[in-house]
Amino acid sequence: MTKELLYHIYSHPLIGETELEKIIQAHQSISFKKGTFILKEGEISDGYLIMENGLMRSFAHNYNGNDITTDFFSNQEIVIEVLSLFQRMPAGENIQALTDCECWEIKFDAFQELFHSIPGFTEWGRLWMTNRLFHFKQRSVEMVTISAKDRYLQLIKEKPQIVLQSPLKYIASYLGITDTSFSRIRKEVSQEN
Amino acid sequence: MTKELLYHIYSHPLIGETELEKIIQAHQSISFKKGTFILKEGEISDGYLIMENGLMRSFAHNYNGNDITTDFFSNQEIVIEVLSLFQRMPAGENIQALTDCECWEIKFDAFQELFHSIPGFTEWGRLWMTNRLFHFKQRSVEMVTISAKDRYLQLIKEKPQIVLQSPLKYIASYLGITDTSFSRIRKEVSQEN
DNA sequence: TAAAATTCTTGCCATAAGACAAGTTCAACT
DNA sequence: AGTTGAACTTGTCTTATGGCAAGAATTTTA
Repeated sequence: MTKELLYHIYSHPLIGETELEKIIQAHQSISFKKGTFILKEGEISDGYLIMENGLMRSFAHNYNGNDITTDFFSNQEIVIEVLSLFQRMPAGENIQALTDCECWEIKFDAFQELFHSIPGFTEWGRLWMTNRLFHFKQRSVEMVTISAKDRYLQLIKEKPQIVLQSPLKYIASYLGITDTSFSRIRKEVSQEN
Repeated sequence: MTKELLYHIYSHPLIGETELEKIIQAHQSISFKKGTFILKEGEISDGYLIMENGLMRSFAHNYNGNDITTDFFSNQEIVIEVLSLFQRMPAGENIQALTDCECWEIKFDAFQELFHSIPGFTEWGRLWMTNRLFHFKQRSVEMVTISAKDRYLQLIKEKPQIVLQSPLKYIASYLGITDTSFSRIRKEVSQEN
């Protein structure tokens, strides 16, 4: 496994070549077996991952103890629990590998040092945060303005890997519906084609 | 109007006294009449506000043109369209004053200079982003796991100013329901007390 | 202060999604 | 390979919320 993906992830107009090398060298290859927990509720996150290959999900528990998938992480995405990592507080969520995964890992201390010493990396970080913020803001609107069926169709279009690799019940809770309703929606969709 | 609020907003263990002064001096007092648009869809945001007194809302348009309130900004909160400000792109949302408002404004260029020259301010910014990210992530989950009525009760508890100062239809769309349903929920809630 | 416009409420009926329970299929583990 | 348990589907009924339209209340404007 080469570090090619990392060059892609961290490419940014304000990050020069030497700096980019420095950032990339702070990453180590690491892999996880299907089912492994990368982070458990209550632990303090100590770094983040970049997914080379595989699928993970994050999930929390709602007031009656049901587990709710809050996000999926697939190829080329950053696997992170922002609040726990940056505020050094116990995680409110779990992160779990849904398939065998190959990743690149960077530890908090190394990240922190680079973040504060490379201005372009600070910008890169803020850019990433900005995009995530937008994503979740949009999601919070769409969860009520779009029907569950349309959210499912949108997921199929935007992240087909998830629909192919994840157990359905996790997708259901990610879409904000029960697995029963999801099963009916899937039936309906399949009959339309 | 003194700058006391600003000392509170920007207080952070890694921001020293001199630096704090520098940050605060970059802010100017500004006020808006009820109804004013602070930002319109398509414009590029050029700074952000800190609300001393008043209420604003941000809103977008969904696929059939209805306006959807995505957020409220009340006292001591930061009024900002993150994506437009930091990515220098046309805003996807509008921001509008719902009451007369007194604010502090800081322009993008001044912010940017401080953000990159004061490490504690960089941390402060990341901290703020982290909190916002958490807020929207949580909101996206709650929009489907909690009933509209409970979301309303939660809003009353957490941000009573909004319920007191905003037209009901804006609250309805913020809660993700029609004004018709909201009216019924309000009736129900009032009859319980 | 009257008229107009907007906001809010209410009634009636439609629909999406949930709750619960019984099957069925699939995967994991001796 | 057979057993156990988990994941998924289906049926029936209930419930929360939406759509539309009419009316009441409030705010804005002339």
